[in-house]
Amino acid sequence: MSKQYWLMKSEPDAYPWKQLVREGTGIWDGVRNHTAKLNLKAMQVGDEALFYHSNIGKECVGIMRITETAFPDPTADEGSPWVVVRVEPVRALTHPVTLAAIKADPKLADMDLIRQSRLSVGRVTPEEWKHILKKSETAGG
DNA sequence: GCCAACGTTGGC
DNA sequence: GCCAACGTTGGC
Repeated sequence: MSKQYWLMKSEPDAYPWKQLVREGTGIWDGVRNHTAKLNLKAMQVGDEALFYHSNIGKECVGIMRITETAFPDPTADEGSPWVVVRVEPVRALTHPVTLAAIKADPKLADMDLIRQSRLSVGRVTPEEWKHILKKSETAGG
């Protein structure tokens, strides 16, 4: 399968981008939504994901790479369906891409992030991915 | 199986 | 702090 792209949300209070960079690797735990879980299970090693800061910041701040496919979430009860993937930071975006900038861009209006605002792990199409990365090269989107 | 009540997420 | 969206729970 060709490379897939994702967007994963974290509240910076709980788990900020800086922490992932500092630690060099991390597992994406705590997902308790079935749609998000299906997305985690669809991830392949080498897929890339945007790290999005929800609540505080409300912006995409960096790029991660999936390094290990889904396995049971160690923070969940045994026998539960919840899974995690392992990720590592690739690089920070040159400039963060804010939710406001994404909403204001017709090319990005159909993103999971916009259409289903509570979904913490969403798909990003290759077109959306390219477009967001391009926006991140210029301040203010 | 339906639906009201309730809890959580996350933007504003 | 409020509210919309959405998921879950429990009574019937």
